[in-house]
Amino acid sequence: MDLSDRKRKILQAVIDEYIGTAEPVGSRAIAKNPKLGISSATIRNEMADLEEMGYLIQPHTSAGRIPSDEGYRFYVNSLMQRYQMGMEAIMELQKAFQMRITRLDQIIRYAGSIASALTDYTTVVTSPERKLSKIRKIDFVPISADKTMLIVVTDYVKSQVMSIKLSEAECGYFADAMNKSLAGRTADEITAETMADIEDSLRGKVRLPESVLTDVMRFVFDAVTGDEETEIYVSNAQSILKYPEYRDVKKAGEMLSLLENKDRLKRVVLSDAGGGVHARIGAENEEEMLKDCSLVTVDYSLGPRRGGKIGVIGPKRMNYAKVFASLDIISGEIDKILRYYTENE
Amino acid sequence: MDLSDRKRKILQAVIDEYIGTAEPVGSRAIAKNPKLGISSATIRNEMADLEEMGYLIQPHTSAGRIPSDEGYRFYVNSLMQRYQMGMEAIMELQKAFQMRITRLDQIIRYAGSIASALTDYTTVVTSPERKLSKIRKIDFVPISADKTMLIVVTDYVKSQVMSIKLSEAECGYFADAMNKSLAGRTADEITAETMADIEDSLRGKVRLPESVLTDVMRFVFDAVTGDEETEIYVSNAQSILKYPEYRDVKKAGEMLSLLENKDRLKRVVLSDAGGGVHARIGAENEEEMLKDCSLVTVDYSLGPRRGGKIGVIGPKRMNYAKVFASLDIISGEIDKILRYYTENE
DNA sequence: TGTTAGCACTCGATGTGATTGAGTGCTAAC
DNA sequence: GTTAGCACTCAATCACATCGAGTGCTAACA
Repeated sequence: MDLSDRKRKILQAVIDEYIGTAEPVGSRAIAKNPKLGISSATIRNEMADLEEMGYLIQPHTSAGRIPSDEGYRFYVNSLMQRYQMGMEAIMELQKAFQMRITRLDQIIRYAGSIASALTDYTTVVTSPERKLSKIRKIDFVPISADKTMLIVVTDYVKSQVMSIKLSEAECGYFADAMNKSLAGRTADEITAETMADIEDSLRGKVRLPESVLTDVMRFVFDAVTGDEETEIYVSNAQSILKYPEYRDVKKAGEMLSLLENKDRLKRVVLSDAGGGVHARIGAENEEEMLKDCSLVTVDYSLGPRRGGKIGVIGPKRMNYAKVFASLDIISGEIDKILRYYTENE
Repeated sequence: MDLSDRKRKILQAVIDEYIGTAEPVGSRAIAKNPKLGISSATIRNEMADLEEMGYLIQPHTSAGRIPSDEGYRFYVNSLMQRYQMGMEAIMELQKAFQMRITRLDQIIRYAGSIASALTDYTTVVTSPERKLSKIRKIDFVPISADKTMLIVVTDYVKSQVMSIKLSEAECGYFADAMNKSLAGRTADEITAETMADIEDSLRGKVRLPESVLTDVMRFVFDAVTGDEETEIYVSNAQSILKYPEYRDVKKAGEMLSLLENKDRLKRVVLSDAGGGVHARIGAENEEEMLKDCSLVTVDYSLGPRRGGKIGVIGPKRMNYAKVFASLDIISGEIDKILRYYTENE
């Protein structure tokens, strides 16, 4: 599995070139690189070796070579040069993140759009998983004679209009009762007993139809278990049309279809293990549609808790170095911002 | 401007045919239609007339004709057959809308996805304009030692975490003071006096840094003036790739770009006057990108108030009859559902 | 022994010219 | 006023030749 230094250099040169041009790379193109000082004939021999070893592929006999999935993998693991992001670019990025946006979903969407602007590939971001949040407060607000809005505050705010007849005073009682039993609790700590407690507190104060408390509790429970789906946002989907690998319109359409199907997309993106920046190259992706794409993901965290993911989807010949660097710095910036959300808990 | 009955029939036949095939329509194809009982030569003469009148266009001398924008316009205004939606389709649609979703944004997104499924064109929906809502309730929830969540309930719920040090008791006082002065008010009714009132109520109870009340008020004001942008959601964007008019990948990319640029898209969609279902054909659109598309929109209402729009974007040769019928029925269903949101106000 | 120049060969891409056929406008007959 | 017939147009298609980038292999070279 070990490659001679020269083979490594050649493989790297081939991939670098191919990333730029999307055209099969011939021996002459490599020979022009003065750093190698080697003739095209020699390179041909080496390339034949590299092909035999599985790192390169020849689309047809009289064409140059393109990297195989294994070639890219080797490149990403061992060959890739660290991408040096310009200092001004970094400054600008940091400045961009200093905007005063405070809504969580806006922050992560913004991060996604920055990632796509930086890399010019399609970007997906997922909202944080909402497990394990703690009920902070519950409230009822009368909307009309027979409608009441239920508000549950966890790390987020969830609300729903329900068909319950409650006066303002009753709303107050109801909310007090709920808060007394529920505030500060997590989903695990809500039991049948809790519910009985609430019923007790309400007795004589608020008269409710049978099912209402159940409905309310279900909503509260959903809110706190994060039953609500994690969202996923896509930026710069149209970029796939820019790359020659999607000149086949049918393929492009299927890809867009995947990007619009949030569930499928979530399955793809979230299936990835955590850790730092991480690439899935070509067939390493489960999803059929991504077999000739690469997906680079990174986790961001929400303070001490696990956050969501940022992912970049592009052709296999993407600029890995740049994407890795971009995601790294962006996730860092998000972490910084999101620390506020959970600080001092 | 008046067309003979025969010309009308021919124009209709040409457009109907072209909608189906996207290929220039020749005289022979029309002559085959037994309803006309007319030879291709006669049709050629009539078509030449229709071209002179501006309703048809000949891409090149030896090709058939395609409709001009004016042709489509005439078709939509006067020729188009009413599309009869099957009874089962209607039933199914109504059933689909009986799902128990209650979050406003989910409802309208769902409506958008139904419209796109029904028509197989790209659909955009905008959330209702948020003007004129009334403050129902304001609340403060302590998040950590120096962070507090501010919640404003109008027809929606808006929240923001702010850097304010407040104990639980102080939160209560603060909220009471705000509610006393603000609950039930609209943006117009918030004045400098209101603010002074609140400061009065707080005096001695809650000590706040200078700027905090201003920040809080700004957030409340934004919430109630609907300063927050109206959202716009896109479904089935990939459908544009299915139509031969977008076989040019570059064009398709630009179109997708438009669909991703929410601001530009909003400008396009919202610029349309209200009323029932309404089409903008080709050059009738301001937006350069839509000059060879049609945009069909309809308003939905939020009870007595103005709601948002649903729009279908497709090729000029779209199935207008079906799109009109679909949007009509969908906006009706949304109206029904959304009536709950404002009923009995 | 490793490297390189040279050469025959391969094969997709590109260009060219002929052919096809759908469709037209016009004319003359009905 | 309608229609059959005909000459004409022109994009699309196809076969065919050409081109050229790139290869593998061989033989000469350091």
